[in-house]
Amino acid sequence: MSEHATQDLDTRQRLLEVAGAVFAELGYRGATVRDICQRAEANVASIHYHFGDKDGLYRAVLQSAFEAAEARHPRTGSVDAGASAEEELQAFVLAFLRRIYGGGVPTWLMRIMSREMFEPTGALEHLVRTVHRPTFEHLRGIVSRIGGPSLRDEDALRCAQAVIAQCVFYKHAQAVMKLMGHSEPSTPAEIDQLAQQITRFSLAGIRGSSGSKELRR
Amino acid sequence: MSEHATQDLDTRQRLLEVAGAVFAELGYRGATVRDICQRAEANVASIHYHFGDKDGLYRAVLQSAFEAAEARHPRTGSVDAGASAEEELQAFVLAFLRRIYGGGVPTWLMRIMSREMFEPTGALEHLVRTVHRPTFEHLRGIVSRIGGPSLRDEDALRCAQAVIAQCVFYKHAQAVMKLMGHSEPSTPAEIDQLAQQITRFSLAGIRGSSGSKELRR
Amino acid sequence: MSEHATQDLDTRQRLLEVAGAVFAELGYRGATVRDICQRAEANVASIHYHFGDKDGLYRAVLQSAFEAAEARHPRTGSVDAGASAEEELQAFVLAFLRRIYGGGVPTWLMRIMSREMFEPTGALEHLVRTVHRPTFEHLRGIVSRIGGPSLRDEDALRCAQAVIAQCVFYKHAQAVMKLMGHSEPSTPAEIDQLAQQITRFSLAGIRGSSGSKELRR
Amino acid sequence: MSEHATQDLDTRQRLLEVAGAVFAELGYRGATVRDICQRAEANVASIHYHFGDKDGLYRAVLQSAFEAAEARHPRTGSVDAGASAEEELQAFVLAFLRRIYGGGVPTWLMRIMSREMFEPTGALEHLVRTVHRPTFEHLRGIVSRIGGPSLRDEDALRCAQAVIAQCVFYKHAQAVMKLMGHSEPSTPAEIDQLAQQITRFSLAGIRGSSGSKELRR
DNA sequence: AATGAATGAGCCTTCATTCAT
DNA sequence: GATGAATGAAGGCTCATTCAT
Repeated sequence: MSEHATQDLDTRQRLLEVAGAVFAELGYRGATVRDICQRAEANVASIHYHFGDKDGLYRAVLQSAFEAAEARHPRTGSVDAGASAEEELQAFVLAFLRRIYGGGVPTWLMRIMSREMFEPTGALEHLVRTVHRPTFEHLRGIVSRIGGPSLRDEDALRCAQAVIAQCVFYKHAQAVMKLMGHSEPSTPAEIDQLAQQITRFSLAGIRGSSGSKELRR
Repeated sequence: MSEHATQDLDTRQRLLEVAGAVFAELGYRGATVRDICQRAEANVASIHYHFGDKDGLYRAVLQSAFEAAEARHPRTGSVDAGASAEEELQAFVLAFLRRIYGGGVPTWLMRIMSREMFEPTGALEHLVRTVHRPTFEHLRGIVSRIGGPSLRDEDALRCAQAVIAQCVFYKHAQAVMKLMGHSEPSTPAEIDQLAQQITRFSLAGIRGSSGSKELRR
Repeated sequence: MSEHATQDLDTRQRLLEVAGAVFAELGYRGATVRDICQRAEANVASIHYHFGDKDGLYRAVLQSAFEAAEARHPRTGSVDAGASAEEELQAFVLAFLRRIYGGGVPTWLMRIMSREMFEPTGALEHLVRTVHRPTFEHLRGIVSRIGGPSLRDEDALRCAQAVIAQCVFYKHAQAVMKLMGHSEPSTPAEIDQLAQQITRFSLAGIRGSSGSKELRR
Repeated sequence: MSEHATQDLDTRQRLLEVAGAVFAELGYRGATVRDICQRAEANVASIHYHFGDKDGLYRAVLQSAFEAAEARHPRTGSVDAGASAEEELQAFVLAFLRRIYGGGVPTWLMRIMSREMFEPTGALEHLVRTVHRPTFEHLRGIVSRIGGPSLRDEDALRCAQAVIAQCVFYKHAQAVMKLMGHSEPSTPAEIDQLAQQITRFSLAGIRGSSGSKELRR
């Protein structure tokens, strides 16, 4: 790893980038090493040289992609030191939406992640540890502060999940939404508006989830 | 025509059931007709006899599965005639959760639907038209009634989406949740509890989404 | 074969006719029993009932077709009792050409015969015995009479073959001729003209083939 | 690039040769890639590697075979500069016969060409342009010179066709001839003799076709 | 470090044929 | 006498992978 020639790194890098796009477009199974190599103008055997096998390539694609995305984009919205919990939630939601709908993460990476979601190939575990869990714990803290002491931990957990659920919904249910005529937000204005709606809904939801439990069947 | 049923219909039916499980487990691409036929103890050619080709089998699986699920389970919760909108929401959420987490729809069908979500094969369109859209419109009506006249249509739409988002979240994000230690609800008690949490959160959220819009930038 | 019901003969007959067309169009290998049965609106198994197997059907098609063609068309031109050998040749060529180019034999039968020519399936043998050989012997007689005693038997044989060769050429070499821009004769006028050209050429050829053999290298 | 020839080119070449024989024996449809690969001691996939698919292999077989045959054998007989048209015809017929009956062109290539004749696969077109047409035009020139100015162009065309017809007859009608007891010429002596008979017959035929047209209806 | 050729397992599909009514 | 369902043997093709340079 120390002494590769210029061309080598180039090939490896090209392979990585092309493979990302192809995996996203066709899925792990649908993608063929031949196709990838051809588009990357590399030899068929080069994949096995650089990555061992198709699976190794896939893992490498995810790893490198996340490292890059990680480096470029803050995971959570940044707010002033003295901001209220409500303002923090607003900032969190906005930052989150911007990352997944606003191009903060390349489209093809989003697609691959969606696939990983229920066709985990092992790459997901690392992702959860380094990205998802910290993000989620951060949100849980915000929720707890909003809900106050009367919001039980269990309910705070659900509330945090509810916030995430709303944020990722348009990604997850993309195909259905499109068929129903509701396209996913893409312009900054749409994202801003959605962030406000989610924040407002969730703020009320969190407050409503704390306190007495008289709402029984 | 009366008594040859034992074998004649059996093969087709067995194929349908086995194929459902296999498609769910391996995906459309990953599933092989050989595997399906072997498990169903049928000949490889029988698939092409009964369904034309692999694609035809897939479509038939979805169609028949939905017809069966449809027949067995009401799409929306039923409530007394004079029920309040709040009670309707509660019933809707509970029925919805029961269908997707409580075995109302076979697990393998759920998996297939998840796959369809971002790897649409054309079968999704029919599904949306006959199942998803009516369900969603029903929910939207409930939300509007809860929010009252001061809830703009646009916000009602988002609120309804928020409810659905919370319900399906544990399905969509299944893999991540599992890795984070939060397993999806499965027992009736867990489902009931989740339904109450979602309902409570959403009720407050809907109410908070209507009225004056002072929370603006 | 004595007591078939109306429907039976109908099915059998329909099968025969449809099969003829299909075999001609697609060849023995290219034709499928399913296709034939479907076009004939008969069951897949009916072929095996009536003809044993695909091969049996093929043989039956040829047999019945030839019997029909045979019954309808004289094999050789008929001439007056006192006609000269030259007139007989003229009549022979004209009748021959009319049969193969003038629709005397159904087009599809001609195609099948062409195939049989170098992909013999066993049906050809019968054909040669009952059709080709008698025709050829008839022609040989005419040639011998034209050539007179100085035409050796061996040369008479070649001359007769030369006549046949000219007649069938446009059938055999059909594909090449079409590509070269020379289409096969089809109208009565074209056939008449061709008959005269062949007769004239052959008459001279036969006469030139008899007598002394001074033309050596 | 200099010395890996032993195996590299061998597989492709072996495939080409074996495929030629198999296509000739069984026809395009009848031949199977499995069979070809087995006989060539190559892998099934190698065909698709080298030729794309079965069709590509077929085209390659024809192309390479013709290039080889072309290189080895002159298309028309060569004669002395001052040779008469009659001598030219003699030379043409002899060369032609030698090519198709004397092994000038491999037997299997002849069979394939025969098949192409009425089961054209598109390869025929190229063949006609590069081989058949030039040969035919050459012959037509000879015929015209023999017939002199009184031989109309239209009749010259037919005469040339008559010559070709006689030459190819034993190929085209091979199956029938065999069944009638007349085997196709194979030894040099038989070919020589046939050439003389055809030349003699045709010479007389051509001369008889020119001049006054008293033999009309 | 990199390549073009070769491999073998496996995929979907098609076909003629037979079985049980 | 006739049918719809079932069978098993191929068939063409594709793929990830490895070999020999």
